[in-house]
Amino acid sequence: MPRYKESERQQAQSETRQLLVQSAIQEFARQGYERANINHISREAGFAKGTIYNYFPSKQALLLEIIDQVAGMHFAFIAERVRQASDPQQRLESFFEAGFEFVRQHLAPARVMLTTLYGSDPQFKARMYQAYLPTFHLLNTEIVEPGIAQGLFRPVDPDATALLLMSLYLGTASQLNDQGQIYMHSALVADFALHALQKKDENNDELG
Amino acid sequence: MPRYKESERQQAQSETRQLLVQSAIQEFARQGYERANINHISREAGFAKGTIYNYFPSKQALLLEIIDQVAGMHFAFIAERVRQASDPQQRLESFFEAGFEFVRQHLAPARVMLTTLYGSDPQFKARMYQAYLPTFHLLNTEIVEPGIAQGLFRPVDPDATALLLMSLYLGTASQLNDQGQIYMHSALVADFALHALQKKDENNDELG
Amino acid sequence: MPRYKESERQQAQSETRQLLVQSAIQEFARQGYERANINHISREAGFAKGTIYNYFPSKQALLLEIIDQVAGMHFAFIAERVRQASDPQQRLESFFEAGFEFVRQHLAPARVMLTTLYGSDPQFKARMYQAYLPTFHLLNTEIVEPGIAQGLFRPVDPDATALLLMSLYLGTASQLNDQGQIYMHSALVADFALHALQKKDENNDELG
Amino acid sequence: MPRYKESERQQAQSETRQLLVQSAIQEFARQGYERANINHISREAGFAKGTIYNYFPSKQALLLEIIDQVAGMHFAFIAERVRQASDPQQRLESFFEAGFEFVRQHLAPARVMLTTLYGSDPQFKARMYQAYLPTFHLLNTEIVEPGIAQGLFRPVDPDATALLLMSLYLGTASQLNDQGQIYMHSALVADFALHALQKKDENNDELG
DNA sequence: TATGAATGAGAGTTCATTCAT
DNA sequence: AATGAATGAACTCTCATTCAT
Repeated sequence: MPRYKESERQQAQSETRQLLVQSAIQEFARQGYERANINHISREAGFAKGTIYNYFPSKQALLLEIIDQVAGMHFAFIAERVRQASDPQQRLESFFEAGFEFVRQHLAPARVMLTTLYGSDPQFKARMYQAYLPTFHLLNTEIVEPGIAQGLFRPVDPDATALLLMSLYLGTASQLNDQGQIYMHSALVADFALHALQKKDENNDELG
Repeated sequence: MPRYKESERQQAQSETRQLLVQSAIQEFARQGYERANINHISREAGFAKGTIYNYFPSKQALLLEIIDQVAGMHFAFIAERVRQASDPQQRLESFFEAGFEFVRQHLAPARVMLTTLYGSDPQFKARMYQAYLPTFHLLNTEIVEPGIAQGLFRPVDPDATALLLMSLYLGTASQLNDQGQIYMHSALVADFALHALQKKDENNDELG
Repeated sequence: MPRYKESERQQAQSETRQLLVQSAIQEFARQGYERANINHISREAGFAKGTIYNYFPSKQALLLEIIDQVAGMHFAFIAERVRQASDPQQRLESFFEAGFEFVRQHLAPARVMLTTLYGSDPQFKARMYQAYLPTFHLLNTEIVEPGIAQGLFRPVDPDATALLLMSLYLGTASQLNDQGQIYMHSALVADFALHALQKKDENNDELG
Repeated sequence: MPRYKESERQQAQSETRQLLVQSAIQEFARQGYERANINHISREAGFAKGTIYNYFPSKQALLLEIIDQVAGMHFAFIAERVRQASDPQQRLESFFEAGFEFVRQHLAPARVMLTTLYGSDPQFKARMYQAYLPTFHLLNTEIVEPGIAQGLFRPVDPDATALLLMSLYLGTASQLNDQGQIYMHSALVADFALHALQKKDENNDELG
């Protein structure tokens, strides 16, 4: 039987929670999960050290929540851009463009995702795979398969290719220079991928 | 990497050192650097806790040594295979084939390298980049540039392409299934890369 | 223990108080004082965390209140039954019977009392001794002394014997089986105590 | 392959271990298990706080070890004295005498045992029961049963009686005065128990 | 009166590292 | 060179208590 409007409560709850999540993302990005100090996270967010445990039962749970949140944002960001194009080739370009743009705009969250994905904790990796299934599915069913169906892409295995494109994206987007900026340009990577998938001229096939 | 003549005493020391390094690789691969227990490492190698400090001044130094050793092996393994071919296209295929083979044969060392490369410690990452410069250089000067010069590859930026190929290799080779085996097949990735780089609109006499 | 007239407001307060006390008894019985969580207590009673501090200044004060309340009930329960008999021997039997019955009917409160009594906090133990003085006094002046005076019991030291009977009661009543039920039967303990105190070498006209 | 004599090593090991156990007994006796500070224990024993974890994996394990050690000593102390007598009646007297003597000589360990036995942690209680089985067995098979067999004791249930005597012993021995000394005299308790068990004069039985 | 977010002292535990032997 | 007991900083997590609303 709360005295104050439930909405205000939840609003405040949610704000604190998000402050903590943001703080945690910064810390995880800077230090990695193991070295991240959960007390610092709470303090950096402007709270006492114990406060974070009012919102997350453990450091582990905190990272799991971050994985879900960031993967959700990541997918939404990419899917929105990809779906603006109808042509599979343009969609592939948009995929890399939006993907790189996301990393550029959200360096810390992206770093957390990448170190987690390539890290050594099986639990976190499993959650990552699960959280990125929609993105994987997008690549597969909205880019690669239509491209093949429309005769624009070589008849590759869609599943394997989607995974390969995902690996290419993550592998290249995770190369940062000394200033922590992405090293490669999305256009280059997209160009690489397009050439890899495009059919040759009809009258000049590979074994012709 | 050069080895100078060693007295038997140094030889023996070297053997202990290698036992410790091997043990550390297993532990780092299983637990990741932060969670790895340096006392376990020494014990698993058959020595007491303190012994490891007779060989390595710190846990950090141990990983740095591993990075150098494994990168050296990794490069030697790949370079030897790549140089058996003279054709840039076959060399590219050999690059992926040998690369995947190395990971398959040396899963633990490979895992250590990958988690370190994508990890969050700048010191270790810097050492990784340095240690993989020869491999990068191999790709650049012995595969991509000759391929372009011979008119087999599109006129891409060799540096950027070498980095991209490296990212593609590492990104795909680090996808492991539940049994810890590589998910993708090197032929598929090599095929992808070859199509990405090949000229399209001229007579393709690859198999001519 | 007297209750003065209370306004309805006080009545309501008293009800909340009792809900909290009941909840606390359950928690203390289950977890012990130290592990008991005062926030859980308040929540289990149907209130928010902070509410309990409107009624009790501290966790400590809460236990002290419980000691007083339960000891009062405990004494009342036993005294009422004991005094129904006039014969010291029957009174002794009633003492054990009622005592065991109380524990059986109020397992949680009884457990709190026993763990507190045998626990290590001097403050709580002192309060326990004080709270059980009436019971001790009952044993002494209404059972043991009359029994001796009437020549039914051996001429033992009443004080020491009262303490001994009390210890016997508490010691046996606190033996619980796996289902948390009392292990021993009151009749057996009462029988033991009766034989211990009865005169042996005279005509025993208990049932005569 | 230790360099120094194994015996010296184990000797030192064992000494440190016992110092820690002694320190822990003092702390547990004073504060109770929950409030006991494991870092204090190590420091009070003259070591750094981490040292205790070289010997005991957890606070829990430390108490379990103490239970076993003290119960063993307790049993040995009592059994040795009890077995010096052959007469069941004298054995019963010796049981209480030795029992009280043990508590008097080892107040801290005894307090730990009693608070654990009457405490609220099921794991510790289970270990206590197990650790005191030999003592219980001694009472049962070397005092009560022979006493009944020899016609000295009433034909009581030996199991229940052994448990009752144990409860009587522990219940009375745990009553300490303000100076932390045992309140009751063993002779009084032994006398009580003897009268409780002794057969009446043959020609004057209870219902005669 | 009731609420529950916030606090921060404090605890158990881990483990890289040191060093006397 | 090898040992392993000892160290103590550091970390995660708990929870009694406070207090503005």
